[in-house]
Amino acid sequence: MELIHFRILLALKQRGTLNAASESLHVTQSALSHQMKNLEQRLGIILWRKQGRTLVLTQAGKYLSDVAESVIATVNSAEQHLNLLAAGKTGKLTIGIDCHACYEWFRTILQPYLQAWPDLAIEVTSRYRFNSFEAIQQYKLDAVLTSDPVFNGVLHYQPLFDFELVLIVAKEHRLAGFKVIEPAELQQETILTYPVERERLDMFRKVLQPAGIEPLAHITVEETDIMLLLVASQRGVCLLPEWLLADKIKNPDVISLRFKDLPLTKTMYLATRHEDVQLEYIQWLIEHAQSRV
Amino acid sequence: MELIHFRILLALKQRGTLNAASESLHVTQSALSHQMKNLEQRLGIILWRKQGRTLVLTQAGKYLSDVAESVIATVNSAEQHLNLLAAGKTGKLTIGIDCHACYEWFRTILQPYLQAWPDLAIEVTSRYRFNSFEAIQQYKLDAVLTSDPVFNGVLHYQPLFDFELVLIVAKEHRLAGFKVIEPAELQQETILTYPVERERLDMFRKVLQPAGIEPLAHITVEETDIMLLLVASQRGVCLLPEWLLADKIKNPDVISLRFKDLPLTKTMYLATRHEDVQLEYIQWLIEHAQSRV
DNA sequence: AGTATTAATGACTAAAATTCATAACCTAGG
DNA sequence: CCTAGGTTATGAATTTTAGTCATTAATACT
Repeated sequence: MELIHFRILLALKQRGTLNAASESLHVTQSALSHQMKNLEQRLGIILWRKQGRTLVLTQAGKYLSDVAESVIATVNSAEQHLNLLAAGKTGKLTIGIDCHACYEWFRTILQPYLQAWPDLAIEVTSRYRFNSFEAIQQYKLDAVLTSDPVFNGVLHYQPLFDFELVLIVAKEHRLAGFKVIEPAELQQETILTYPVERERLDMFRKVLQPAGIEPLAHITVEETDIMLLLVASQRGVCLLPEWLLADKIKNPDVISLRFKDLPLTKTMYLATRHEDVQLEYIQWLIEHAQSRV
Repeated sequence: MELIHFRILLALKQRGTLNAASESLHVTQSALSHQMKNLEQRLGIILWRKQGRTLVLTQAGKYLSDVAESVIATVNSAEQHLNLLAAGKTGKLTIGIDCHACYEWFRTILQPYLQAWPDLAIEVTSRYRFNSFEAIQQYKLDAVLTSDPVFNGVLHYQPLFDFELVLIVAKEHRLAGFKVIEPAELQQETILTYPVERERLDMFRKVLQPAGIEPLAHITVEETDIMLLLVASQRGVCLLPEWLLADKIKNPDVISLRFKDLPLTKTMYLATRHEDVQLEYIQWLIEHAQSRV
């Protein structure tokens, strides 16, 4: 059984005669007759009978017509959907979030994004955090928000915006008065970070380790809100993007500091497959990310 | 888009590699590759990508695979159903009832019939009562219970059983004592019949009109139970199959009479298309009808 | 009765799918 | 590091399939 048979049965149902059906399908009536005859022989069952000069569907024919209607509808809708996919009008965007801070930023843009692309199925996941590179190639992810790019040509990294990492301390903290500080000051501090290996934490990678400093203690915290709360109550200090603090004005009990001669400037990237860069809903993300910060 | 593409995507999903899929489909791997390439070009969208030595479905490919799964499942189940239909193991039997009495008889056999053929969709209708002949030819009906056959070779008429029409009167009726009666006696009676034209009523066609008699009154009644009730309370007399009375022993207040020299013997037929006579569920009906009466 | 319309059929042709042979590439294992 | 074995892609040749054309047969309609 092939789609052509379903198409014929459907056209016959809609148009009444095989002649009319052949017109719909842009072939001769003869072709339809041959095709169905062939199917009947293979199935060993009669689908219609010539009654006078019109066709009457048998029970089996009626049944198959009904199946045809649903199958062809499914196929047509799939074809339509593929056209939209090809045109980038719709799709599914599974976006991976590589770091906690990225997630914080993405939250600020998610609402307008959902509104702008009502037909786009958006899925956000941190599942592939440490192998998002492979996940994109295997189409398990479509995009990744990251500030630690791996430029090797396999993926497209689109810079979204630059930001600075700042040290967050409580207002009453002993360092709060300083304009700039030295990494060495952190030796007596408890460091708060997200629960990630040290090699992936800028606090260790770029601040403490280069200065050869081991802090007093290292405590991991899942949630940014809680981290800020702990900082405010003098339980430790942490390194966060400055814009994150701007958003969290509900926390007036902390301030930010910069390190002397240590520019902690990073760039947020959106990583995608090269083929997807031009998709409209990817471009939207890029443009709005750039204009927003 | 054709079923072959769905079949390929499904086989690929199930077997993992195109080589394995080609084995499932009993063609070469080359054929699958060509087919899908062709589809991709026509759709203008890529469905998979070669990653290392294995294939990775793109978003569109994943989507189409899912569609494939459901479409192929539908088609397979349709094919299976058609096989059962061809073998007469299942089907839909729309049975037309030509006369009220036929309906009464059919009710007695319906219950065991439903039990014997749990997968057969049985529909009973009186919609085509006066053109069941055409309805069968147009596959709107599959069988008709009738005691007024039209033997012209177009339909197959299977005799089920013979029965006699008897006059039903109240026990206290003035005719109740008679062994046999003359049609002329009915001149003073009210005649009860189903609401059908006189030409189709045996009471008029075979009893009254041949004797040239017009009864006192003619009242039509829809329901057999009510008709018997009216007879019992002396509101009239009626002509019914004798077996119908046997079933209605709840009505002990009526008795049956026969006409002198007027054998009102009829035969109940099951009319079908010639091609359907051998269907198992039709044969069941025939056999059980014959053994039952 | 004659004409127009319907579907079926058989021979022929055009188109499409499949195979074969091979290239290009990748992975795993000595 | 290179080879053996496995993957998909590709181009040309071949086979298969589908479609057309011309015609028949049956049947409505006028």
